[in-house]
Amino acid sequence: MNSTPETASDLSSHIAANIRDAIIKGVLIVDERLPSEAELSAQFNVSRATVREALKRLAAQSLIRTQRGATGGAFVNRISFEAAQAQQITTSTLLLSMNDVSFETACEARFALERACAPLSAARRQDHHLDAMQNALAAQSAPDLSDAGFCAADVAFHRALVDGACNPVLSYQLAGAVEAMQPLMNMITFTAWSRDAIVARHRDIAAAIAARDAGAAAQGLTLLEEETQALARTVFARRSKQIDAAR
Amino acid sequence: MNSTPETASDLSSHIAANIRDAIIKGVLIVDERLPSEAELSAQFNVSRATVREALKRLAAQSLIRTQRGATGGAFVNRISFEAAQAQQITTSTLLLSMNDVSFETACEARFALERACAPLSAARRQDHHLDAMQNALAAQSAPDLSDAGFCAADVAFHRALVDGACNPVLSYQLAGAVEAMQPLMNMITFTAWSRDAIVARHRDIAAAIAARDAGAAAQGLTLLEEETQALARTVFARRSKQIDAAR
DNA sequence: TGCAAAATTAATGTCAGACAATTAAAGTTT
DNA sequence: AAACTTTAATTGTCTGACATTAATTTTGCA
Repeated sequence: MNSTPETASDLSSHIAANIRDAIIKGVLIVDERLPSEAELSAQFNVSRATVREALKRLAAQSLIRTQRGATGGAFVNRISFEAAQAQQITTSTLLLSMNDVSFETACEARFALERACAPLSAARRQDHHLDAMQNALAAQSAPDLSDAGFCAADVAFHRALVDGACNPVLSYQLAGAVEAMQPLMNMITFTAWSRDAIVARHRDIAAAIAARDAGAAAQGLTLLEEETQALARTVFARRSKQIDAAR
Repeated sequence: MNSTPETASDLSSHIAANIRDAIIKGVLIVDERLPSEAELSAQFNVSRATVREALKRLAAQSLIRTQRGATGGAFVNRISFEAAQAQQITTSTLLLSMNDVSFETACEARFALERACAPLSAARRQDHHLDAMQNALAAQSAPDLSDAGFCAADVAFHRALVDGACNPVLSYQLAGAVEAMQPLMNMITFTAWSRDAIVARHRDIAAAIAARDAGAAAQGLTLLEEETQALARTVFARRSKQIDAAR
């Protein structure tokens, strides 16, 4: 039930945990104003500086917002999907880059999750989702596109696919998986040939979603995963061979 | 590329964003020590209190840890899967409870994601995953079990299923979806009959995973989803009828 | 010399008080 | 009634001090 262990002996951690629990348990409801910093410092019997450090911790998690002025103060924030997504992307990205997660593992997770969206997306996608996919496809086919640009368009394509499921919870959960892959994808140098192969798969997937064919969409994703994994293997193998040769 | 917009005019937000970007871009690497608070306050030309508020923001996101003493300071943290999961669960739970996400939407997302894990789990599960599932099943079958206890065992079962995929990225991503459902599930009063139905489905799923039968596992999850959705509909319908009657 | 105790030092954690900046509301003037 | 001014409440920032912690250095003594 506890959000975070937070066994730290800091006063500011303790106070932050205290307020956080009140928010989670619903003692403090959305848009409710917290006591002023002066009142909190009296309640917890600490200085205002300590209270402020606690409040900054909560603000960093988007749990509260603060406003200056006569009627200002700290208010319980309604966490938006957008803010939650942004946080999740930051955390996921760092998690992958700091923990030596293999390309293979991350890629597998991402495609497994995307396949879960495919049937829903095929059933519910709207025209603007198809448009977003086509735009991403067009961007990926542009000549003289940088690898980073190619990856960015790739992310846009897959996010449109996920959003097509019209389930905000799903979009939120997938955002981290899709976006966090980008830095790993950026490590790959895409040849013109491999780009064409990826775009061809994307075209198939987009067509399947447009045709509301869930099976074909899932199969397209499976093929794309296989090709992506194979591409990554060759790129990494060539790279390690070069390193060996340089010795 | 930006982690969070962070357009706030606070100095402490600005400084936190500055350091966060340095961590994300790899300018500051894991376990590297940041300059002391005094040095940072000189670099950014602000007071030590302001620097401290910025550091607390980063600490709240597990981006740094601090140590007291002569060789102490703030160090870039290696974000662990565990810490990231804990954060994600907090955020997901609040997101669902604060944004009137329907039971239906959350449930759909959760089962879609779990079905994505089923084939991998069937292929890779180890004995201890099966044991964990059996333990959860036994717990759910216990007489005189509270609804909360039933839900807790439910979460344990599904987490074991997900962990069976042996993909830490997948486990991390799913943790939020599975755990955040618990408060919503807790709103349901389970009859003895509905508990039996759920346990029966779980038994089927566990057997399918044990037999490495991916298709059966996925089908079991689909059936479980349908029954859960139907159960929720009847519970909520009865409840709103009672409210009408009370007028 | 060797080692334990004590002092030093450098860092974070906390406090107190002050002032600046901002904002809404109350009061005043035209 | 409208426009302006004042007031009050609150967060944002600064300064300086002291407490606490923990590694390092020095000292004292066997």
